[in-house]
This record gives sequence, structure tokens and C-alpha cells, in this order.
Amino acid sequence: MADHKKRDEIIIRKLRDNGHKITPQRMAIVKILAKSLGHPRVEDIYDQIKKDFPTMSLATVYRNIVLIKSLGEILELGFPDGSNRYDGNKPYPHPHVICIKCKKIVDSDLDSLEGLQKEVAAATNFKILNHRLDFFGICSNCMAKKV
Amino acid sequence: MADHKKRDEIIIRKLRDNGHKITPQRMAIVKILAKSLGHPRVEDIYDQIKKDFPTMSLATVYRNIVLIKSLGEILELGFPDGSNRYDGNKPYPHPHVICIKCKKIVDSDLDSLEGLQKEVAAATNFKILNHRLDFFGICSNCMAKKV
DNA sequence: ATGTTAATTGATAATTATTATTATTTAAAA
DNA sequence: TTTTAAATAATAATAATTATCAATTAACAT
Repeated sequence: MADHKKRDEIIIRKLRDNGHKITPQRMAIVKILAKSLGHPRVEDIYDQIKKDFPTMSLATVYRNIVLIKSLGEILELGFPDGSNRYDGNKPYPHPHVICIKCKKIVDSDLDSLEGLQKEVAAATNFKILNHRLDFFGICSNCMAKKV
Repeated sequence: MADHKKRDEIIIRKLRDNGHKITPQRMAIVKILAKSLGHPRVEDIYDQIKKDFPTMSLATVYRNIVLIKSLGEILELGFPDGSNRYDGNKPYPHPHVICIKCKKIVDSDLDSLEGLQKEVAAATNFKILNHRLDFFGICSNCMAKKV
């Protein structure tokens, strides 16, 4: 919880340092991004905030996500099915494990892929800047259901 | 080239075996998927085929991609920016190296991630079925340009 | 505290990629 | 050939995101 508060503050400071105003809507979006552990979608964020800001526009959520993303403070996870989710707590690339049944996303604690990355860079002559690794499968919960 | 021809035939046979008709449009789509090494987009396929079939409908391209994908004969690469590309030659998961400037996609010859996959499965208690690994960077060509 | 101003917002239109619909055509089997 | 279910072309519908623009407001300077 102390961590989440810190994430808020880090993101807000970054916004201020870059000359952006802190509106109540923006603050609310940052707080949700910082505290939610479940990789929320735009709609999840929108729905949550509408409780406090019934007039909140969906466009405002999109705009702020673009902004905060451009500052490097959230990680955008675009999936093959076209859906997007956001991680406001670990804004750097890290492997995810995704349940194809319940759509739950779990962060993996795998060591970094630096070794692989260097290998690939050498083989392809690319300057590698970023990577993305997802594992798709079925979580133990959904497995137990055996539907 | 013999390889490409073989890919054609493999996909066509798979279609026949599953009771699908081989129309000229379908054949053309398969041929392009089988011979193009550049991970074409739907539009690329559409544009190429329109040379031979000026009345080809875009929907036909989509329909056939869905079909061939459902037979496991092409790999769909949905990217974080929402774009989709298709690989008709290596329909199983393999790492890609993508240039963020010129959008070129190179197949990596990395060994499989089976080790990692097992590690992740054990740590998360998931049954892992699939994975996706992309490296993003700048290719040597774009690097040289130094724009 | 108040005024000023550029940034931000809300509302909604536009865009883009994909999917659905439907009348027509056609590949493949009888 | 004839038959028929599958496939196609044309286009409408959908869904997610982005653009537009008039109205509002946070932050700074009085």
C-alpha cells in the first residue's frame, strides 16, 4: 500500500515536471493505474472513475493514458485479439502469463531476457530496445473447473 | 522455392481434407501466404491479388485468413499498435525481431523457449499452451541512415 | 484574491480495422 | 449435366480508438 501511494506520487511528479496540469480527472486516472494490480482495460478505468466523476468523458481516459504512456510510466499490453490492458506498477517490459479462459494476467518473476536479447542482437545486427514476452495457457483455477 | 511450393500444397491439402472448396481466390491467397517472406498485412495480400482478380473483395481475404488460421496453417501476429501481420511459412510460435523504423520483421533463429516455458509453468501453476516473443529495435539499415 | 492564458475537458463526430449480411455465383460430387 | 452447399462481391454494421472544438479550469502572475 505504501508502494501504491509511492507510484501515484512518482507519476504525478513526472507529470508536473513535464509541465502538465494535475486535474481531478487526471489524478483519479493515475490513482487507479497505480493501485490496480489486475492490468485494467480502458473501460475498467472509465467505469471505476465514473462513480466519482459521472461526467467523465471516455476520451479523457484515452488522452491521459497516451500521455502517461509517453512519459514511460505505464506499460501498454496490446494483445493479439486486439484488446489493450495497462500496467501502472511495472512500466518496464516483463513477461506475462495469461489465462485464455478467464483472461487473468499474472506477472512472471522470470529473470530478464538480457542474455537472449544480446544473442538476438548479435544474430540479426539489430539494436534491440524493447521486448515483449507472453505465455498463454490455462490457470489452475480454470483447470479445476474442467467445464 | 521448392519449399514455398510445398507450403502451398500443404495448405491446399489441409483445406481439401477439411472439406473446403478451392476457389481461384482462395488459391491465390494461399499462394501469397506461402511465398511471401515478409509477414504481409491483409492489405498487402489484397493489393497483390487485385492485380489478378480486380473484383476480389477485401472480405474474402479476411474470411480466408480466418479459415486458414483455424486450420493452424498460418501464424497471426497482432502487434501492440493494433496492426496484424501473417506468417504462412512458420505457423508455429517463434521469436520475431521488428524494426520500429521501417517495420521490417525478421524471424529469429533462437532456440525454443521450452526451458523458460517449463520454469514459468512451475512458478505460476499454469498449463502453458503457447507463447509470443518479440524484440523491438532498429535494423542495421535504418541505423545507417541516421535520419 | 483575481485575472490571464494555455492546457484540459466533455461531447460527439470521424476514422480504421474487422465482422456480418445477403443476393449471386461456383466448385465439386452425383 | 445437374444439383447443392459453400464461397464470393458488395456493402452495411460494429467496435475501438482518435480527432475536433467550444467550454472549462489549473497554475502562474499579478
